[in-house]
Order: sequence, then C-alpha cells, then structure tokens
Amino acid sequence: MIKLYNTYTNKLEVFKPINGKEVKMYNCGPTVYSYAHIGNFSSYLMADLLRRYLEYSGYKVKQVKNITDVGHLVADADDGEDKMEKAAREQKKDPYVIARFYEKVYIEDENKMNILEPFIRPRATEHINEMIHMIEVLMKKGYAYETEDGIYFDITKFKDYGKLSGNTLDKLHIGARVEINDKKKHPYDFALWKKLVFNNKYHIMKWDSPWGEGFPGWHIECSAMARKYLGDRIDIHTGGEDNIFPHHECEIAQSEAYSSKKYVNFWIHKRWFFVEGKKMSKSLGNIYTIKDIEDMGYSALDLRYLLLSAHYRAKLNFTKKGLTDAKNNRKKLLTLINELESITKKDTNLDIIKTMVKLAKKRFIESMDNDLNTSAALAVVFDLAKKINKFLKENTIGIEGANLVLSLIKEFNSIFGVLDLNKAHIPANIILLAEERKQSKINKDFKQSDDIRAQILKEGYELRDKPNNEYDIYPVL
RNA sequence: GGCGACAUGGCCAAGCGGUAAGGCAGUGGUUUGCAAAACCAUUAUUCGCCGGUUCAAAUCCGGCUGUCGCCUCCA
Repeated sequence: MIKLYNTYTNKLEVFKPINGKEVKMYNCGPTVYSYAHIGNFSSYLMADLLRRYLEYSGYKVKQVKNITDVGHLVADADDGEDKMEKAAREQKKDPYVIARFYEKVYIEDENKMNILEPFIRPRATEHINEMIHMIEVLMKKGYAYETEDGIYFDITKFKDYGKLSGNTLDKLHIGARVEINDKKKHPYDFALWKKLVFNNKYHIMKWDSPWGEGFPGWHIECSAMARKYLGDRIDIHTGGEDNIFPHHECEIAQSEAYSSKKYVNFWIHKRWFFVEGKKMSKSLGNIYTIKDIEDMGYSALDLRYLLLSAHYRAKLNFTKKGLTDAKNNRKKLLTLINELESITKKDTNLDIIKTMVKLAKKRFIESMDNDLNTSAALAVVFDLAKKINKFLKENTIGIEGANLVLSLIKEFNSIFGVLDLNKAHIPANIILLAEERKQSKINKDFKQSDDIRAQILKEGYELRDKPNNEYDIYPVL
C-alpha cells in the first residue's frame, strides 16, 4: 500500500490509480533555453524514483515528460520576454537551434544520472494545434476571452481556482495591485495565446491561429500534451515546488474547464534544496550543472545518491562533503557486492541470513511505501550490509546466502539506480601491473610494490590486498 | 500581509505515543610490510522555545521563534 503526499489535499493519501494497475504520470520537464542544473534534475529524479518504485510495486507506468521549447515567459504569466527568445537574442542564434542544443545536453545528462527514458518527451512547439484546440473550446465555453494582445483565461469563471496553492480569489485580492495598463479582466487572468503585437511584435517562434499569428502561453502546453498522451484524467503530476503557483494552478483551471473532469488525482512536488547552506542563485554563482559536478571529481551517480538520500519533501543541504559521503556509500555497497560474488564455499548460517534478508526486504518496502522514505530505506540497506560484512569477516556466509543478499541489493538498486552493476572491464595492462606488484611483494620489494600501486591508482584503479598476496582491483568511482 | 513546508549529535538523515535507526567525519583497537577494505569499541539523558494532554511525547494539542518556497509588497 503506497502512500503519497498530495499537495492538492495537503495530506498523505493511499495511492490508487484511476484504472487498475495502470498509472498515468506527467512530469513537468525542462525549459531548454540553458543548461539544466542540479535543482532541475532533483525534480526529474524524484519522478524517476516514483516511476521505478511504482513499477517495482507491480504498476505499469505511462510517463510523459515535456520539453518546453517556447512560451515560458521570464516574468509573470503574461508579461516579460519569452525565455527562449531571450536566449536567442543574447546568443544571437535561432531559438530552435538553441532549444535543440540544450535539449540534447539535457537528455545526455539524464542518461548519466541513470534517469529512465519516459514513454515520450513531447515538445511544446510540436503541439501547437492541440493547444489551439483547447483554447478554442475554452473560448466557446466562456472560460477565455480575447484582448488586443492575446487570449486570456478568466479565472473568476473557474470556481476551484486556488485550490492547489491556497491562492484563492479572495486571498489574491489582498494587497493586490490592480493592473490598469492592460485589458485583462482580472490581474491574475493568464495568457493562453499571445499575439504578435507590442513587445512581442518580432517574436521569432510564431504560428497561425484563429486569432492571427502568435505563440502559446506557458501553461497551456502541459495541459494540451498531458491530454494528448494521457487523456483528460491523469493519476500523478509532478514538478518542483515552485511550479505549484502559478503553473500547476493554471493547468488545473484550463484542463478542468476544458473537460469538466478532475484533471489530476495526485500532485507531487519536489522541495528545493540549499547549496552549502544558501539558496541556489545566479548572483551567488552556485548553480551547478552535471558537468560542474563531474569537474569537481564526482560522478552523476554520486549526485544521484546524494539527492536521493534525503526525503523529497525535506530540505536537503547540498554540499561537497555530501557528495564525498555519497561516493563512499556507493563504494561501500560495491565492495560488498564484489566480496559476495567471490564466495564459493558452502553455507553454515543459511537460516539466519534468510531471515535477515526477508526482514530487510520487508522494512525496505515499508519505508518506500511511506511516501518514498528514501532515508529510511537506505538505512535498511546499510543495516543489512553491516551484518553481512560481519559474516564475511567471520567467514560464515556461503554461496547460497551470498546470492540471497546479492539479489536483494540488486532489487534495491533497480529502484535507487545508484550502482553501476555492469562488471567493470579491467584493462590488460592494469592486470599486468597488478601481477608485477604481486611478484615485488613476494620478493619483499615494498618500494617497487608501492610505486606500482600508485601507478595503478593513477590509471583509475584501486588495488586492495587480500591474504596470501591475492588482491582485488576496483575502478575508482 | 496571504498560502504552504521544514526545525533531531561535528555534517547528512530516520523516527508517526512506549523510552533516540543508518551513513560520513573523529578517536582508540584488531588485521596489514605499509595502505585500502572490513570488524570491534567510542561520540545526543536529548530532539528550536514555552505551556497542555497522558502512566508514558522528538512523536498528540495550543502558543511562540527561526529557516525556506510561492503570492503580495517594495524597487
């Protein structure tokens, strides 16, 4: 029984899909006007974890993750410049070229982070017709109106506006400055379609519409694409906590006004984190990309581990030390796996190990069922690791027990995805060096032995001695 | 001003009414030619503060404080 915290009700709720074991999930994806940063990835990572865990729990997940390549305005819902156009102007390039470039890097980064490929990654610019269709219906139903610069959604017509964020109409009035310089009926009415007039006269990305040439508002793309691939009603919609208002609030308004059905059952939002105790911001220069993390000497999987080590609704403090811890933890598990895989002896303790593995699995599932409590789940894994290491030390675990533990760790990894379990291929020259060192050791030439070990480390491999001059070779993570 | 979230050891982080998980770092020890890995021991009488409920509260209730996000305000 999986329980998830639903932002819509502010409660922990038992998850139940609309349709049997089928889960329809929509993730708010990136706006590809620049490199995605670790904050963006933490949100996609949460979605990936949720998808993996749902699949592990027997659900079939249809995951849609959009690519926003137009229409995301830099200021509020209907003012300011389009992010894509701004980047294009600044970099003096075609906005499409920019969008495709950053999209490519973004997908490469997701692969590095072991984020699974969704069912589809629809692009906003390729779904303009679907958006226009929705806007037309909203016009017909009286939820939208036309002004000289665009089509707007009339929030006073949608009674549930504000239900997600708490920013209901009466609350929005408090202290609200009334916009008199535009033709909107209510200051919080948001753009569905923008015409090529005034500031937007020279917008490069533009399409024909019943209201003349123009481009879509930011919010409508998600409603239109979610509807196209998942239907009017979806089970789970995710995003960063900053998306709650206005983006998701507006999505609900558009989609429910259009279909007259409940749009989303579960709204799941990823909490932001700090970087070294501070808010991640351009002015502080602490916005990291995957490349930055790699340049610091860590892998995307170290980052993945760190971001998953805290609960998704808790505020993590992202630090360099945290990355080091993550790396060490991953190493610890890989070492254990390696040791277990080299066991050949028969079991003497099988019953105890069976019980331990069974209990660990039960606790692991209980933790994850409880709103994806990853910290608790990791604790279960390390608790087991500690106990098994003790058996290894005492040489009281055999091949059957080892396999039980291994398969549980692999199950765990199918959800967390933090370990690369493909046996690393150790190059021949490294093995040669290791053998050479073994001889030096036997000859008690420790100077040479240490030199060779340093040489191997320099080439990216770690040599660990075992009894009788035997050794293990580990790739440096 | 509005809505919401969070506050646990040096750091990260569990805990969901029964007397503080786990990881990292530190210290001492075992092992090792030396390392690394692993193991053993050790590190919160205490969970932001103040009240209340209870035989029993980090856990429930009320109030306060702090931090953060969004909105607003201000520019």
